[in-house]
Amino acid sequence: MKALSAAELDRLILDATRAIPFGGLRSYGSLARQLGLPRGARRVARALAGNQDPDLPWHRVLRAGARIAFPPGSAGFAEQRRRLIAEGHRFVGARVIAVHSDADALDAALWSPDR
DNA sequence: GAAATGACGCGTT
DNA sequence: GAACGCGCCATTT
Repeated sequence: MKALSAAELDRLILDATRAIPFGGLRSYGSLARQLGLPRGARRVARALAGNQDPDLPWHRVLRAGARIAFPPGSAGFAEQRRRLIAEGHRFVGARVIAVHSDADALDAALWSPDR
């Protein structure tokens, strides 16, 4: 098994993020595990922080418990909340409530963020 | 090379 | 359920 360079890993993380469908939600930890990084949540966050793709749906990536990772009140927090609401989601404080009826998002609706 | 930092996660209190 | 603390990981100071 070839070891992945930091840049390659970043690319994989960004690709996995792009694969999240409209209305879908994933957590940093879940995303990390999918890529074989059991404790790589922070690594995923690092990759998103350095992304340059304006079309990257980074707002669909949440912290455990479906909470926004940015500090409440920060610009990032407001931006992410705005984008998620634009996709039909609802909020209770920093917590995101997935509200979708199509089968594609059923996954996200039932998805438990920390598992 | 040690200490601090951050878009994290989880058990405790 | 909120606040806190500690562990994890890579980067930066």
